[in-house]
Amino acid sequence: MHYTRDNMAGLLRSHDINPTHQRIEIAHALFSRQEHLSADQVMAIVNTRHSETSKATVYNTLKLFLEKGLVREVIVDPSKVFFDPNTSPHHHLYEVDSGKLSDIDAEHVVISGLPPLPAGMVTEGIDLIVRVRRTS
Amino acid sequence: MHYTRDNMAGLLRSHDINPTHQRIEIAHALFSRQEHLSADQVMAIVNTRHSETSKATVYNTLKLFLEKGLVREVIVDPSKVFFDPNTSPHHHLYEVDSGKLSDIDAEHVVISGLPPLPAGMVTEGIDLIVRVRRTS
DNA sequence: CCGGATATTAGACAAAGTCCAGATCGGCGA
DNA sequence: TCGCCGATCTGGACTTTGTCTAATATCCGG
Repeated sequence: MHYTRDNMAGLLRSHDINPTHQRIEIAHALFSRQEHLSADQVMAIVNTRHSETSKATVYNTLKLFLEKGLVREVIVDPSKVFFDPNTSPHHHLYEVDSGKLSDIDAEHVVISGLPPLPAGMVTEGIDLIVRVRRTS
Repeated sequence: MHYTRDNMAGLLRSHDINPTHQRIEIAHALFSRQEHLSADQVMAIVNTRHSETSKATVYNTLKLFLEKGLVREVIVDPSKVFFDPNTSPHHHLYEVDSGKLSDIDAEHVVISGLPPLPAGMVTEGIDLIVRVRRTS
């Protein structure tokens, strides 16, 4: 599957999102790279040639994608949020010094022994983050 | 064990931290409550009566406590970091709507099947966060 | 009591993110 | 094609969390 801009339009529509220019560009930035990007990085990518998309739109759009389940939010660094185009269940490996963030497939990872949830609560998600550092 | 200010001085010393007024107050705020507090909350608590401790000192001190292993940092909310006086191995339950954060004892939780780390890397910590929401 | 090292401070600054009022776009009916 | 209207986008002011710095205060050994 190639992440062309045309395919992005379809992807957006299938998630009930009106495919505008800016939204297609932002989706394309995320999906063609298949990487974890911060809002800042998205903005930089989208505006490489000439300024095309405002900060407000980048933030609005990422929030919209989040609500519509198109991307996932990864909170590992207190200073910025990363957006993850991979929404299938998986965990994360975070290299503390370099800030590099990569996926850990959830397929073989088993988490057991969690206590029952408090009454009236549903799990929204389980985030597992392995923080690693280069041996110095 | 009571978390009196006098005991705080001992605790700080045992962690190789010079026990000053401000540090004792900040440690007392965290340990007497046994709760997850943000820097803002710590500052509010410490300065309830009359302004006693500056913002810079609160941040410096929390960072110092962190380095010395007296507290732990919990990153669950993109907008602020929480500090956790409980340094024994445990996980977290985060109520998304209320922002309430509580501990999950790690004793019975087993995480298995994690892939091997990349060469030259050591694990600094594994954070497991269960995000829950009230059934609406 | 002195001097140097250690802590604290106010306030300027930086970065991420939010908010708003006005401008613009784009699809649709006439 | 034209004009309208809701949806979208925008610049820029603003907020919040956190950092930095240079000056001051405190502590301690001699």
